[in-house]
Amino acid sequence: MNLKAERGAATRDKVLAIATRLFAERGYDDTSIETVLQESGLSRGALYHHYAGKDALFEAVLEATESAVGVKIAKAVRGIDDPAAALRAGALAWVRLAGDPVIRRIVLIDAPAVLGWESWRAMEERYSFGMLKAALQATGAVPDEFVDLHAHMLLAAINESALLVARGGDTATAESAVEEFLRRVLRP
Amino acid sequence: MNLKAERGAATRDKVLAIATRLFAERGYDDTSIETVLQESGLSRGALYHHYAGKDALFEAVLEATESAVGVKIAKAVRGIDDPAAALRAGALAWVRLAGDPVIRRIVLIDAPAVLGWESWRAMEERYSFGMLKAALQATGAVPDEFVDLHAHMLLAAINESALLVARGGDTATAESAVEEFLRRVLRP
DNA sequence: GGGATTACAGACCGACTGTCGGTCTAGAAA
DNA sequence: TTTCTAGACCGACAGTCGGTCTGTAATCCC
Repeated sequence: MNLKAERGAATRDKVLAIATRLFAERGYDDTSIETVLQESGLSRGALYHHYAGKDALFEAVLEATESAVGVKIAKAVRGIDDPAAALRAGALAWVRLAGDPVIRRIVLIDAPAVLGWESWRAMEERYSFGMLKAALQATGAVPDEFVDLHAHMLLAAINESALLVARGGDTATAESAVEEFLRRVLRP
Repeated sequence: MNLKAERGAATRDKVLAIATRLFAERGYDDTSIETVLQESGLSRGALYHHYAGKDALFEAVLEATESAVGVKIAKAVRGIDDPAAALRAGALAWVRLAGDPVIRRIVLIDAPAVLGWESWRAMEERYSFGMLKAALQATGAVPDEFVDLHAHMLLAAINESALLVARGGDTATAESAVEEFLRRVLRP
C-alpha cells in the first residue's frame, strides 16, 4: 500500500493546488469542475473518487489555506512573551497575510456562503479565532464573561481592515489604525 | 400608460417578496429561478423581462432589504442628540435587526459572495456604514485620519455579534458586550 | 497466482440558467 | 373608431454544469 497511496496523494495535492488557484481567481461560483478537470488533465471519475463534490473540494482548499495561515501567524508570534504584544503582532501578521488574494477570496468572502456560517465558524475556531481568543484571555484586559464575544468582534474588525487593505487601501495607515483600535479595546 | 405600469410594478413587487423569502430560507445557491417561477406563477420570460438575471434579482432583494433596515435604524436613533448615545442606540438596533434570518442570510452571508466584495461594500456605504461613519465622526472620539477605518472595524465587530446572536447566542450578553466594546473604542 | 482494493476513465443524466421569437393588450395617435 | 406601438408576458429551446454509474487497469495482500 505504498505506490498507490502515494499516487493518490499526489493527485489530491495536484487537484488541490489547481482548485485553490481557480477558486481564488474566479470565486467559487464561477469556477466549474469542468475547468478544474481540464487544467489538471484528470477525468471526472478520478476527481469524484478523491473528493465527494465541489463543496468538499472547496472545503479541502479552505482547510489547507487556513492551516498554512495558522502556521505563519504562529511563527510571527513565536518568542513574544507579553500577551498584548503577541496579540498585536499576530493581528498585524494576519492583516498582511489577508492581503493575499487567495486568502481574501477563499477564507473571507466565499467560505461563509459556501460552507454555511456554522461550519465556517467551526473552522475559524480551530485556526485564527482559537489563537486570538487564547491571546486575549492571556492579556487579562477584558472581563472573563466578555472574552469570547470580544474575541469575535476583534477578529471581525481585524479581518475587515485586512479586506480594506486587500482592496487597495494604504497598508501603513491600516496597520496603525488596527494598532490604535487594539490599544483601545485592550485598555480596561 | 397607467394600468400597464401598475401591473408591471405589482409583478416586480410580488417576485421581489417571494425571492426575498426564498433567498433567506435557502440561500442564493440553493434557490432556483425555477422555484421562484413556480411560487409566483410567473413565466420565465416575464421574470427575465423584469430582472436581467438571478444576480440582478438578488441585488434588487438586497437593496430593498438594506433600505428597510436603514429606515428602521434611523427611526431608532431619531431624537437622540448626544452622538455617542445615538451611535450606541443605532448599533444595538442593528444587532437586534440582524437577528432576523432574512437580514442575516441575505445581507451578511450571501451578499459579499454574490455581488462581489466591491459592490457589496458600495451598497453598505449607502446604508448602514454611511450612518455609522457619520455618527462616529460626530462623537469626535477618534482621530480624523482613523475615522474611516475605525468605522469599518466597528461595523464589522457589530455585525459579528449580530451573527452570534442570530446563531442562538444570548441576546442580553451580546448587547452588553457590544456596549462595553463601544465604550472602549469611543474613549480616547 | 488470484481475489480484493484502489486509481482512474468517460458516457450519461437531470437540473438549472438564460435566450429568443412570438402573443396579447392598454393606451396613444390618426 | 381604427391603427399602431410599447411593454407585459409566454414557453420552447440551447447550453452548461454538477454529479452518477459502469467499466478498466494497476497494485496490494494473501
